[in-house]
Amino acid sequence: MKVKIVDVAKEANVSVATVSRVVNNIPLVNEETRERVLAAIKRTGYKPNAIARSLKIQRTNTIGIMIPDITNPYYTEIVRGAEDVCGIYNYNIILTNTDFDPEKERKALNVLIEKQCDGIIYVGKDLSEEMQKELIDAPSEVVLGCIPDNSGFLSGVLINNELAAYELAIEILKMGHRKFLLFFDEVEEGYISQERKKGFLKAFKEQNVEFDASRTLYGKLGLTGGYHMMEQAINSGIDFTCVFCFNDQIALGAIRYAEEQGKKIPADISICGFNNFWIAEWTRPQITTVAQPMYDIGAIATRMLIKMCGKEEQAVKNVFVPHEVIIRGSVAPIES
Amino acid sequence: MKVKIVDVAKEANVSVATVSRVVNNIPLVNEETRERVLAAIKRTGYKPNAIARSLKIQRTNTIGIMIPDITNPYYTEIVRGAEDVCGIYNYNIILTNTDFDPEKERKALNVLIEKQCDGIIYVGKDLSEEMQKELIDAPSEVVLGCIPDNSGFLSGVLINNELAAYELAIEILKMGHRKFLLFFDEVEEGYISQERKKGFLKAFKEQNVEFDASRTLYGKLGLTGGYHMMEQAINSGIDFTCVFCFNDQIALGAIRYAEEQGKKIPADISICGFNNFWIAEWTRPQITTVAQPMYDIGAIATRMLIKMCGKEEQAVKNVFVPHEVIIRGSVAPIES
DNA sequence: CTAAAACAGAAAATCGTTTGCTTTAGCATG
DNA sequence: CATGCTAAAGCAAACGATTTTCTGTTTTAG
Repeated sequence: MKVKIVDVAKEANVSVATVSRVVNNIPLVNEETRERVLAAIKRTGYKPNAIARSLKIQRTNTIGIMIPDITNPYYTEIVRGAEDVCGIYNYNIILTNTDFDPEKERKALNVLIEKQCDGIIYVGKDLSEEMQKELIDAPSEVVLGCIPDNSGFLSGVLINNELAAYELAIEILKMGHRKFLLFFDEVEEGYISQERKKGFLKAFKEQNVEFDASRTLYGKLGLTGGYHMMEQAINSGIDFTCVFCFNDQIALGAIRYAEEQGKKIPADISICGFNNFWIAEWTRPQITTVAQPMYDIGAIATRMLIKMCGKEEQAVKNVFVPHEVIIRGSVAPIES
Repeated sequence: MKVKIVDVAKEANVSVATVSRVVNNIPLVNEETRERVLAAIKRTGYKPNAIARSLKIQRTNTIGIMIPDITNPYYTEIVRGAEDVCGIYNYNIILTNTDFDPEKERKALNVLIEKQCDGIIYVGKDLSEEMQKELIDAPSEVVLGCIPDNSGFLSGVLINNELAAYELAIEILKMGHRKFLLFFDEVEEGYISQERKKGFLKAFKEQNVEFDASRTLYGKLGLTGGYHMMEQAINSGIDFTCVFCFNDQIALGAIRYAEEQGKKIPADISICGFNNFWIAEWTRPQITTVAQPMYDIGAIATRMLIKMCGKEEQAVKNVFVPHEVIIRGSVAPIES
């Protein structure tokens, strides 16, 4: 049988209250008694039951993370950041994968609420209206990762995607490129896609670069997606010297197909990724990209969340973390 | 205020017992009453408190995963496999990163036990005696990932590392290579390292290949580790035509350094990895490696665990899952 | 030397469920 | 008519902690 607090109390000849005080380091207990209790705990091998404790104190020291897919290195980093901060404050993480599936999201949120998570981190590329409503109504504190709150009721931690895309484009334009393609996420209307596109278009407009809808290709995220988009691009016969990809995996897939077709990267085609997934500097060519501090996003979101779970009311707000444009070998200036 | 079961009971004019029965789909309740209760639940927005429920029924439907580092794609896959199976059986996952640190491991295990996880999956490259003892004594069910149980009290899901290494070596030997180097994990005495080394040595011995201790280099896992080990190897002036790396990241780092020194891979040096991390087929050259079904290891371990949490006593045992040697461009036959 | 303060520890209520045991009521049976 | 049976629903005792309140014992001050 599992040993519980009364067993320890009997063993030490004190009441359960006293044992509880010792366990929770509350003063008001005689040193000699404390010793006796500690000895009894050691002897019996008592481990407090966190479930019972949580029921009583109405706190679980658990935060739930809703993330599209832990398998995506981009999201993995966020989780690691969150977990590390949790470790510091004695919290734990319940992980759920949502695969961008609204049904899975609803279910996951429900479970996290029922399991009484003190806080919830929602990570995604977008936030549907229904989900937003559910998150606002949730009894737990909520922080969004990678997307902003626009309701005034939640908080978000993210980079400025529009600015990041703009700055990347400007760098590339400086190199003389004028004919661009965008390899984007299937989910066109997603928040992140929209922002990035705005940034690219702003830069194009400023530099009088022609760009129309036919120059954006949509496909699956991931290497295969990038591979196929490049296939489509080359086969379509459209003229381009540089491609902006939604992420580094797509860029890598695109590079692969282009090279298979005998194109030289970056001599014939320049390619940019996004996110600075760690592999980006170990490929050949290395990938030009925009670094997002994923680890920090997870860490900061968690820190905010834990603070919100504490006493004081915390102001809700969007926190923008810095990005960084990283020029590497996958782009080259246009010879003129 | 959060709505609880008594509120629903009042709203529906029934006892809490009846509400509980409706919520848990227990028959014995009149259809008309059930309707009324369901309506009351909807009206009040009642969500059962899983913590209270767990305390009462002594089950949390939660399993804990202890994993070295979620950031390592190898381990990530395991978690995803576990999470997917959990979804099917209405379980959730508490994730902990242990970084191969015994202290973190102890702490994590303790928390998982205190939070009353029904089961625990321990993933690592090795199992210290103390940890083994703690796991055996744990009140939760335990399954090991990637390492076997040798106590008879636990279960494990893993590949046969010795055989895998042996088969890989045999393939390479067939190509005429005779001068090998091993790039291994710093933690020499780890179970997995030992097994793999046994496999390689067995193959070498069978084919009368000379091999001594000086031909194994130890370094950090990861790309940088591989990079430095290759640096060391080349600078040492030792003669070799093929390197077996402990994992694909090391192989990738090694390739990078070799190429920077003007070596052609695989023409000058053949390099093998291990694990078939997904990037392995997207690099140039693609990496010869041994595929471990990481996702399946997580999924199978979880399935076993959940079964063990059920009624019947489950036999403990080690389950060996199939591996696959994958020959790719990073190795080439020796010209003779 | 006594009253009051300070302190240790015990008792008991509570957190939100589940569930074994009753109760109730309607109906059939001997 | 008393009894038994069954279905439906309620009562109340857990589950294992925390914490408020209360009690009894020492100090301490006047």
